[in-house]
Amino acid sequence: MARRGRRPTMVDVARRAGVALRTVSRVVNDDVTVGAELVERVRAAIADLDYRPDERARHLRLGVTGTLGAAVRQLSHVNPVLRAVERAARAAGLMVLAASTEDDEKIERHVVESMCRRRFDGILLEPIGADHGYLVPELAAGLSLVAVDRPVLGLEVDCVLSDNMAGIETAFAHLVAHGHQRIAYIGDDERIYTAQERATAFRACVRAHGGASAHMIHTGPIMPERIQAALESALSGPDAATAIITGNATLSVEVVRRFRDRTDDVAIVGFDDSELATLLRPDLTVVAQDDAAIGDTAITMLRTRIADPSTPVRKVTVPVTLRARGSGETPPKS
Amino acid sequence: MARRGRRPTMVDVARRAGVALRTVSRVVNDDVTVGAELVERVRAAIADLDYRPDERARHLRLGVTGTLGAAVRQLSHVNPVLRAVERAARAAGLMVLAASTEDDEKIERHVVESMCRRRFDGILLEPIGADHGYLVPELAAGLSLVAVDRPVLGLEVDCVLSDNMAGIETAFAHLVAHGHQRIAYIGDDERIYTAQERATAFRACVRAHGGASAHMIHTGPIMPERIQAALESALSGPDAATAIITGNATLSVEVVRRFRDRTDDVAIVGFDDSELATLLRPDLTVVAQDDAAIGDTAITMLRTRIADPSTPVRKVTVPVTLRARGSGETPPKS
DNA sequence: CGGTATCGGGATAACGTTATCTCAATCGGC
DNA sequence: GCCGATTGAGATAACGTTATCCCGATACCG
Repeated sequence: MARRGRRPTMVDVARRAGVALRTVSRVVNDDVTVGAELVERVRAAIADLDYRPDERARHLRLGVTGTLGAAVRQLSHVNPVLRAVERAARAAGLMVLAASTEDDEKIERHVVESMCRRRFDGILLEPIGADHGYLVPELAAGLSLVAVDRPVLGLEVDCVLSDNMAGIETAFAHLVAHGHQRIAYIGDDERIYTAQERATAFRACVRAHGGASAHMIHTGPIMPERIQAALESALSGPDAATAIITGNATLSVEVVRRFRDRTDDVAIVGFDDSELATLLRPDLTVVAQDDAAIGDTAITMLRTRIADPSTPVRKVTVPVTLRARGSGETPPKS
Repeated sequence: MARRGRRPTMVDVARRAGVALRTVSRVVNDDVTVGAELVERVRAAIADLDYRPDERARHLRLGVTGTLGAAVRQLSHVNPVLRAVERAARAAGLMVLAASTEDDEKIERHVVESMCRRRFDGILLEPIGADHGYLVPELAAGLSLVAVDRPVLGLEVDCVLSDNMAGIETAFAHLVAHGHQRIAYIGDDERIYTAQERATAFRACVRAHGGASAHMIHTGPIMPERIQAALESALSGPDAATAIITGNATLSVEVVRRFRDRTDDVAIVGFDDSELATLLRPDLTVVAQDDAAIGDTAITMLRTRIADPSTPVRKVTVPVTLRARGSGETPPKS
């Protein structure tokens, strides 16, 4: 059929069907102004040659690519939002192509710029780092971009975030309702936006609750020794914590790992749901993000912006849910 | 600078720099035959206008896109191979764009065909289902494709697989070496290639070992009730199993979940390593795939085929490693 | 000083589509 | 039976690049 090395083009199809190039285009695009007999001839030629339209040329001519880019922190990690994103995009007839930024500013920039040069219709970005200046000219040139999970600091860009503050407040209130007075927080590096927001919310809770203890809040990069030390600090002394809130799924794992062999009756509420939550004893109570809503919202916002770039910038906060499973309902031991 | 709505093109840059279109192209592509002064003028114009080359046009003209597609089962799941793939591709100056097939034959086909129409230089595919006939014309037209994790059944296509058989043999021998005589296997749906291969390997081990018990091997779609029943069957009666091999990471989770509250001293070896493995007590002994090697190999094979499509088809098997962590070293209880 | 390498850079033609314009043929109406 | 409207389909010009060709100017050599 097709000879190896070069794919057939519309010209080849037209020649074979004995029609004009333009007619092939019309058939391919289901233009109704082509006679039934010609349509048949062209279809046959397409099948004979295994013709496949070249989207590069289509997109160049059309101006749009029907493609959205997703620049996420790590493709190899679990990312439930991405599933919702792909679903919603497919329903809209758009293709999502994803790439990792590897939590590296250089790579993020490279990925986003590559997508821009490929003229993707829009980009979903989980922004990292502080300096997103490279985005300015792209946005000025008409790039449609929606930030997910974190905002693009310093730039007026659409974003969809989880309600981190409410999540921490909910967790805190839940523990208080179960009788806890001394609650500790183990969080991630506060240079990360979400970590910073959650830690801040926790501090506000402590203040509002009247309590205050320096050894009750520990944030910083995730390292086993640091977490070990933080737990030691929080759980020792006369005013030891009776409950712990962890700042994200990775920290939940690390903290739970430390508790594996202990029998302390410490209550735990984790931020972010995960597969691990129902593996533990008792099951882990978590504050869960609404992945589906985040993904759907992100795609909706992106499509809106693509359709009308003059749409006012929106910052949407998606509610979180507390899922009580046992670990957060343990009463204080003392 | 750039006026909103239309991105500047080479023509705009050329006009601004007062040079010919071709000269801008030369500067962009670092052609040495351009005088230093002109290079400067062109560079300035590019900066002024925030010019970004349109890769659609470049790719169309060049014939290649410098892009590899990765069609994986689920982007939202953990997929360590993908990280190695992205790394290796980046090192080679190629961009990897990934999309989910959602374990759905229809979607797989749609994704692969979309990548073909976009004229990606090559595709990495985790094939699902049985019928990959749609690939035949694409391959004939020169598509470079490498199957990962599973082969494309019925088609002569490059593939890189884990050594499933050796993995099961290693796990089995490990348990035998620790004194186990009655070993059970809980596996996934045998319509899945890897599940079928692992189950077959297990059956061979049982035969070679002289043992044989129908209630020792249970495969089928992953459903909690089925797994519960399988465990009941394997662990009851006078010839109850003293050790279990699980067929993949998901099954390890499900099985371990059942054991959470029991105190049976059953040894467990899981197929696939995961974050969960070191959360348990004792830590889970696993047969781990070499994700980095799989990813690197896949990219190397794909690049080789792209460079020379007449390269003979290769099927590479990557060794697996047993990671003894405790759960697989438990002696038989009786 | 004339002829020929050498070099820098411009005109023009692809790459494979789609959109605009044009035109021939058919049809209906008075 | 003639004219305007309608329909089907071809010629041609973009889209934004890169590659081929070519030409003018300088440099070098005999």
